[in-house]
Amino acid sequence: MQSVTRDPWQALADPTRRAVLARVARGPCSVTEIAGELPVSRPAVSQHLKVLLDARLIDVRRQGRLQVYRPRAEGLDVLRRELDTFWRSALLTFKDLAEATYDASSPANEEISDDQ
Amino acid sequence: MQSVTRDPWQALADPTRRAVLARVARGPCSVTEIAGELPVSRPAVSQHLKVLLDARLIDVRRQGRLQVYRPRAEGLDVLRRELDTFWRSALLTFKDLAEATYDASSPANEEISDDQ
DNA sequence: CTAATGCGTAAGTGATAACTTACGCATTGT
DNA sequence: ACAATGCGTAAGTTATCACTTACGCATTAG
Repeated sequence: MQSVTRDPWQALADPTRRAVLARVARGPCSVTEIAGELPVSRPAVSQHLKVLLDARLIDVRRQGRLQVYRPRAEGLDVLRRELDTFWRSALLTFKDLAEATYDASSPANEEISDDQ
Repeated sequence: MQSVTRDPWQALADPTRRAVLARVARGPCSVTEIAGELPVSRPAVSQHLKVLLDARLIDVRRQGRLQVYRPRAEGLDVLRRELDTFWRSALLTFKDLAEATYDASSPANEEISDDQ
């Protein structure tokens, strides 16, 4: 069982895996317990947990015959910060765009088709 | 050119696509411009932009002959909030664990004493 | 008009992902 | 010891992904 460092973003890409993480985040639990609450097999959950482990998003400790998984706040915080970087730089761009409405050098159409 | 609603988490899973988003977040730009800064072809960037569009993480407006892409703060904020939910519930679990065990121990391979 | 620019998309390909069943190992109870 | 429980992993299959090249459409310049 090698512990390859894995991209946490990729770990969160799969919906089932997010459900697994959500369950773990809600409270310590075992593999079988999670599998009982999800429409996938136990080995599938095991594989998802391995990915989450490699992404440093959860931890595991043996507790008697059970393997108990629990969330890892640090890992989640890394993602929070990264996302915040995106968000902040996006906000700056927004701000610049708002201020740059001065730019009247272009005759181009100002329509923008947007959703709802 | 259908605009399928797409999972923003999945959109962030690919490193190249995150680079594209980072570039867009840094400031409005065109497809060709992005492709010039990344080691992939222009069509590849186009496809990545489509995914980001479907995930509501960016917007696009025509400006003369160019298609100018810009970040979409709302989309990023959705992710921020979702991630915060994970984080908060993880913190709660952490807190409960700390109170329940009194053991300020750390990462993965820790031996635990059965308190029965 | 024609030519050039900028871009989206179709088509094809190799790699990876997510899932299943089957199996084997470790720990616990009798 | 043996049986049962809990779990990880190997093997195999199917679907999806990221990328490429080739093509076609729309807008603008001359």
